[in-house]
Amino acid sequence: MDNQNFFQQVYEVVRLVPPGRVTSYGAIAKFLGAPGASRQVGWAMNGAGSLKPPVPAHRVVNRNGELSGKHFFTPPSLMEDLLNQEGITVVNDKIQNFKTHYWDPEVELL
DNA sequence: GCTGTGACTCTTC
DNA sequence: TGAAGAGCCACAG
Repeated sequence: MDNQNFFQQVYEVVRLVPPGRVTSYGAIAKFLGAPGASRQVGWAMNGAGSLKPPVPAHRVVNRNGELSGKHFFTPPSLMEDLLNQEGITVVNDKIQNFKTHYWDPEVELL
């Protein structure tokens, strides 16, 4: 699975996230074999919007279900808007019932 | 080859 | 219980 770079793997996993579901940076990092590279996952999203296939970075949130990266969207409210369109309720930049919408790659993909 | 950076996570006070 | 600090890994310059 290390045929591609860590970033590319992150994009792959994020694209596999089904609509109406969200995952966390740590979950992706751990799934890729780097449980401590959670920050890298978020940083990888920096170029997510520049990729050929759009990466649903709005489906990636922190461990608390907060839209920590929403400020990086254009406009920042886009992340919250996209999640709402998928049926996810976001209040105060936080996902409601995050546990219910949580999508674990190790569980769903594995 | 080394240093800096980063949309996080965990442990401790 | 709540908040703060340090640690971690991987990419870019």
